[in-house]
Amino acid sequence: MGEATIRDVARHAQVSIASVSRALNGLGNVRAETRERVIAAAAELGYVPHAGARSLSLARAHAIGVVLPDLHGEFFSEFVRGMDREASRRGYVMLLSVMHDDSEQAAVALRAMRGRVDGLVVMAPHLSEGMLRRALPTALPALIINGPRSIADIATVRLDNATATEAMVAHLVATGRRRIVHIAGPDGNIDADERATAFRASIARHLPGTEPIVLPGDFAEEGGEAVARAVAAGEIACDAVFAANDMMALGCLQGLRAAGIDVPGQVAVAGFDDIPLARYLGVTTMRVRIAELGEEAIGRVINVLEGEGADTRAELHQAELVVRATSAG
Amino acid sequence: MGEATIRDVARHAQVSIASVSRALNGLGNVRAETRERVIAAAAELGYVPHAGARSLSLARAHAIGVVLPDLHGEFFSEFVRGMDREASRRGYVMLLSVMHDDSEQAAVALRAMRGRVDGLVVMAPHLSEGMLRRALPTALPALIINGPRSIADIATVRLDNATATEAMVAHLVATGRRRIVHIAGPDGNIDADERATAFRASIARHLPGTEPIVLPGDFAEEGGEAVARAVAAGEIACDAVFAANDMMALGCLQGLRAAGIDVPGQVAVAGFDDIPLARYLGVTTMRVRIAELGEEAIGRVINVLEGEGADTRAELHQAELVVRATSAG
DNA sequence: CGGCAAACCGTAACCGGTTACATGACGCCT
DNA sequence: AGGCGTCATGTAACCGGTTACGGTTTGCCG
Repeated sequence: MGEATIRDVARHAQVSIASVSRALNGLGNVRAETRERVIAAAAELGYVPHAGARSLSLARAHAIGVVLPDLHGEFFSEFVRGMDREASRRGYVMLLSVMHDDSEQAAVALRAMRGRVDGLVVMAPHLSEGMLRRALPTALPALIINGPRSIADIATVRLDNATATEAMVAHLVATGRRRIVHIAGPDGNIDADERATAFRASIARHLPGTEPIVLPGDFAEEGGEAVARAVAAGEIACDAVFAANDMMALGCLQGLRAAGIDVPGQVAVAGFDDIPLARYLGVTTMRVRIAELGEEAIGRVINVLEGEGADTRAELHQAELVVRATSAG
Repeated sequence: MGEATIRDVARHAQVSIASVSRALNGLGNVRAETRERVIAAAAELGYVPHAGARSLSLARAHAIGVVLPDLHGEFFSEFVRGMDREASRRGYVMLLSVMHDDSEQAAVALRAMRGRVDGLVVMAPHLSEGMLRRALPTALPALIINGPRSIADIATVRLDNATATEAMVAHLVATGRRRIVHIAGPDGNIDADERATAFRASIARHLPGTEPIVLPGDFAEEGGEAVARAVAAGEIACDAVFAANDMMALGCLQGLRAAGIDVPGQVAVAGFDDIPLARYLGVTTMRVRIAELGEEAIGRVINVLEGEGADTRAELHQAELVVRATSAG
């Protein structure tokens, strides 16, 4: 019952399997008449080459393994979409594995990919460098997204959190805000840490003498709402809230408005990521072109696969300031 | 430079490749001492079996192919998460392909999976039955999510849109709403169509004599906002809006409140899906346990793979009414 | 100590492709 | 007509595993 194999096609077209392979792969040295007979036979049998066998003999799977952490909805889907787009455009297939922040799972997931993929894209905002090095198979080109910045010999793409944070603080200060609060992301998350650090530096630069206020958060709406409650209760005096991501900014915005606080009149709100809802609700934010980031990651891996040149660049992906209603005026 | 193969391990442990295979796979007939030597050698060389070769000789790839349409963020990520969870729990890996509603792409994506996967999960809210049958490889067990309801011989999971819609209309009527507007999803989308049809039927049942009002939408916020504008402008008289998904409900809610219309005082708003933001913003909706749906899909495919029994069940996934602030009182 | 069964292990075939090399057919030239 | 080059085609080895089968060792028994 199994699908037709190359041998079936050969028998059906009365030629050898070598000729079938040559004909179907467009190798020149096949008589036109033979090629047609082979193609006809293949069509009739509904023959589709067995990718597993193919990859074994070619030592090329035409597949890229992707390991992602538990990402937020919008971010996850956009990223995967971007990767898939680039992969399928270039004739590759995508093996996806989601790890649930347990670092052991990363190793298992990567192990399972040996012999199935030609390269790897790993997003690891919480994995240590040692973990990563141990888990990554040495023979496969890999690209790390938002990994530890200490890695210098592996291709990476990271967000330029410092520049982005600086841009946002500059914007808030330029529009008259003087007491800016930052809601940080979860501890240990690289983006969160970089944004918090950059926030302190930017405040020191733009508002010297001001003590930077950084509150804990967790990248979820609840974190933003908690801050909104504190502000409404008068526990925190501020005229702007800059959350480390949009979800928290949305939560905060919602909370502030529910408490009758005017945004942006009394307090400005800004986020990070530019998820569709931020656009829709008019939240000022730093736009990260997530799909593009995914495309680029996959593209670079395929490039080293096909161009042979090793890639150890550490690219910084720039975010873009998007000013909307929550920080206008 | 390539990774160590079974032959390297065999040489290193001074045994034959057959013994290495037996030792590492836990086949009984290996002397304890030999097994240890093999395991030590494998560990020392960092040997990981080549999954491609393994799947070729076993005729088992331990991989499931997944083809999804362009889904909304929350839905997409939850669904993939659920599938991945079940797959990795059972030792499978997931090959993901996103098709951008062009039906030709579905065929290409499925073709590319031949010889890489043991089974398929296809989500096809817009593919015709003929398309599907032509594109699906006959030799692989497949499960279709939200496909055409006419398919009877292939395993399917579909949302019970009729029951869910009925529950929502019943709730709105029970809380005193009499002029209920439905915002439909995109034409040709199976869920959208089923919900619209069920809406008309439910209105006829609960409010006989009332003409059901169904407005066009596209599953995006903008659609909901457009309806809100129409309501605000007095073009539509209603006391409840039931959108075919949460994104439109959110857009509508936002638009109504921006126009100064009291929700739920003057107009109730309800959606469908229960995305996290609906929960957060307090929108009444039908909860679809998306991750569970993904788990179940993958699980059923693996079941037929391991249990041999064909699966042609057409399962209906029940949604659950979640009453929140936008329809309270 | 010889014989026999059981346990262990190695050889080789196989999974489904690709491709180096050998073979055979053909045309062309001298 | 004989020799040679060219082109089409077939044969067989290989990719990295698994496993049927047969040979060798081991242990136990009489």
